Amino acid sequence: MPELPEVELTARNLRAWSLGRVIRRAAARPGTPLRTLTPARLASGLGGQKIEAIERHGKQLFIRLAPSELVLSVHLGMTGRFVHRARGDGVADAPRRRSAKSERMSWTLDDGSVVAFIDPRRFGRVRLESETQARAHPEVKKLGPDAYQVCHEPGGLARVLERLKTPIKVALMDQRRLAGIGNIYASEGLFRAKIAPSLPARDVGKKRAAILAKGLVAAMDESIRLEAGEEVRYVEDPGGWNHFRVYDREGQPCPRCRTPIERTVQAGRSTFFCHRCQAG
DNA sequence: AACGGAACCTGAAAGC
DNA sequence: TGCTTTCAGGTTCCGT
Repeated sequence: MPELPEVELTARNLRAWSLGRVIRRAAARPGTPLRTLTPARLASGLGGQKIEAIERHGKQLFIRLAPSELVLSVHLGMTGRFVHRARGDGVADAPRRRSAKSERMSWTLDDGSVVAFIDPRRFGRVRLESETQARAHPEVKKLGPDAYQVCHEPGGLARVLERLKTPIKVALMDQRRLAGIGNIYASEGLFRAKIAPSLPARDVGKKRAAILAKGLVAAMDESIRLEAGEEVRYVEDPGGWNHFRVYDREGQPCPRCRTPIERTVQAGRSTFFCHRCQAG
């Protein structure tokens, strides 16, 4: 599922495909993930618009259009993804047929290529709104600072975590405090920093918070490097390859000490960790 | 404020 | 084999 690194790669791909290009036409299916945004409004709102900028905050994507100054706000949810089809892609194109059922919207660019949004489980969300509306939307307004930025500021993560008695794993995933970390990178960052997922966030302390910030950045950077490509792959994709150190590796040996990786549930989510390495 | 749990969805995987 | 159940997870919402 997409977390900060996957959304960042999506933003980079969208820029490479479409920055500065004009949308010739757009189409969509009614209902989720577009919800109240009707296909007609999407089509009229995107047609003729130039893609001015593509930004990311946490897991949220913003596609800025001109001259309308409208913003297409996109959250990938669990299974959302953008794909690109070059002009003249064959009709017999197999991947295209397979994804046809879950295609929720698409647009054709001025070079004839097509950008499509695929979302099988329909947990994604798409809105077309003004800049002001985009920023004021509860889903965006509630977001904390971007996790990647916070982890690069000295003392940044420590400030986010101080005074929180909630378990560190749960605190890291709270988008109101830190935007972008989800279930996978919370587990991976804690493993790299050798911190027990159940430790109250306020007990992490400044020194270990700095180590944790480094661990999170390292885990995210590694994914950005390994998962880069025209189609961003998620771990659970068919044929997808789990490059993570502990995520979804219950029972497998810890890459550091060979102790079997354990799985627990925190706030309704799977946590993977090494009991021996992450004792404190 | 903070937490737990259900709901939203569908497909893959496991169970029968 | 084929039908049914379970599970996964980002986020919101509801209730305690």
